[in-house]
Formats: sequence, C-alpha cells, structure tokens
Amino acid sequence: MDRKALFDQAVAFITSVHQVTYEMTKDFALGDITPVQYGILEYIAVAQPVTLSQVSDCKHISMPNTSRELKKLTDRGLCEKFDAPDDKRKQYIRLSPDGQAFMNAAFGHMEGQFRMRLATATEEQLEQLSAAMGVLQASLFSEKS
Amino acid sequence: MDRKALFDQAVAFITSVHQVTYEMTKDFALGDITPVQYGILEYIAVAQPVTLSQVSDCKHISMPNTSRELKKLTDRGLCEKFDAPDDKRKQYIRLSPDGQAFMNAAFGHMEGQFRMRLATATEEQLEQLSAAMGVLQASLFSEKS
DNA sequence: TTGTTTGATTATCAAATGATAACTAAAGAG
DNA sequence: CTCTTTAGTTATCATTTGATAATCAAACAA
Repeated sequence: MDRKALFDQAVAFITSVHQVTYEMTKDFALGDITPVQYGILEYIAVAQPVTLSQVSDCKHISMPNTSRELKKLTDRGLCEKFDAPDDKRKQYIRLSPDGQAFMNAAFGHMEGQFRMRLATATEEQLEQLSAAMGVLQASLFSEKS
Repeated sequence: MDRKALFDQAVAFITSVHQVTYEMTKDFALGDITPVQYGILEYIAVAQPVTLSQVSDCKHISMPNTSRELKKLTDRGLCEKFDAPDDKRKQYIRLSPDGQAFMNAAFGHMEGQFRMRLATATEEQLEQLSAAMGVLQASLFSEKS
C-alpha cells in the first residue's frame, strides 16, 4: 500500500475532523466563558475529579495559568475544589451543579448535531461507523505512546 | 444500535484525534511563526492559490485580521500575493519558495510521526485503516452541510 | 534533620488574538 | 450613471493567552 497516499488521506481526514468539530460546537453559546476555559470544563466533565496538575498536563497549560483559569471558574460557581484526603498539597476539582448543567447543555447540543448528521444512516451504517472509529483509535489515534 | 453509546464513542474518538494531532505536531519548531499563522500557511499549502477571503472564511478569521497576519507572512517572505487577472479587487496568495520549504519540513515531520505510529502495522491493517477513514469521512465527518 | 521535589498560588509582563470603525477601489445591479 | 456589494487595507482597542519569577506548604529522600 502506498504510504504517501495514506498519509495524504490521513491529513485530509484529520482536517475534516477538526473542521466538523468546529462546526458542531460553534453555535453553542459560551456566554462569558473563554475557549480555553471551556476546554478545561470539558476535560473536568469527563475525568472528574481531577487535580490541578492533571488539568495542566492534559490541556497543556502551565500551572500558574491553570490555577488562574480555574480560580475564575470556581469564582463563577462552575466548579469546586476540595482537598485530597491523602495528600494535603493536592486539590481535587469537580464540576458544581451549575457547571454540570452547563456541560450537560454543551454535550446535549453536540449530541443534537451528531444525531442530525446521522439521521439518515441505516443501522448497518451505524455499526460500520462504530467499527471504523474502533479501528482508528486502536491504531493511528491510540494515545499510548 | 445505542445512539447514546455511539455518541460517547464519537466524543472519545474526536478527543483522541485532537490529542494525537497535538502530539504529532508539538515538537516541530515553529520559529517565530504563531499557531494561527501556521494554520494559515497549512491552509494555503493545500489549497493554493487562494484569496484572502477564502482564508478568512475557512480559518474563521475576520478579514482585517486575516489581512494583518497575511501581511506579516508576506513580509517574512513566506508567501506571495498576486493580482487576480479577472477581478482587480482580488488578491491571490501562494507560498513563496521559502514558505514551501517550511511547509515541506512541517509535513515531513508529521509524516515521520505518522510512519512511526504505523511502523508495525501489517499491509492488511493499513488497508483497514484507509477504509475506516473513508467510512468516517463519508458519513460523520463529511463537510457537505 | 536538612535538602529536594511536588502541588499550588499570586503577581506581573509580553504577545497573540479577536473585534470594530473607517476607508479605498473595483465590480455589479438597477 | 448611481447605488450597492465585494475584496481588501489600516488603525486601534480590549481580551485572552502564554511565560516567568517568587513564594508557600506538604511530602519525601538522604
């Protein structure tokens, strides 16, 4: 198989994923939440409870900046910090009820877009889709390295 | 098929794609080119020649800001503007030789990462991969809407 | 115990990005 | 020929984001 052609296909594919992700999320009102803050909330939503260091590592934001943004978010009542029982240096973070509601709305919006895109798909096509994502995530887009 | 589960899988998948894309590109030296500027160059590379308006539309940057960033890039000798023969209002943009060299290096780096990830894959797996990307791009990540 | 590492905070600064208004010139519509 | 729209530019401003230094307390290692 032609690896160069496969690479070109992968570039086009990645571009499409980014493009479609943008289109599926752009018309959700962030209010006064900045894109970076939204990314943090999204990460907390799927991984909570998390420490500040985890947010810093996973979202590639320096600790001082992570601390700053997270302070803003807690001040706005979207998430809560609580001490780790084992290590008094650590702080865990989770979404507050307001934060949960916000993220539920965000994910709900995304899911709506998602369903629209797949509205006309047959059962068989959905199975194919799931299988295709499985294949890709097991190989090209695995995060083990 | 459970659509909610499929949605969750899609969210995880999209996250992985973004994550891996970041990891494949992060250690390429941008020099004094900013991320937004890099995105513009990448777009020009695959779509050249393009007008300013096209860049603005596709990269979701307002015309004034597109004009500003493109001016910086042409000043640095990475791309060139030339008048459209048919419409004197339009300006086409293409990469300069330096810009081409830069983007060749960038794509070369990405391709290296890409090959590393697929180094142990069998011929059959590569075929599967290509097919999987085809399936996804034809359904979930099509950009027709 | 002393020194070092880790987790987090605050303060400050610089740079990148986004937004808006005002403007020019060419093209197109009536 | 006007009027409007399109393509692009310049200038300016606010905000967001990234980067760095200095600090603190707890944990850990010698």
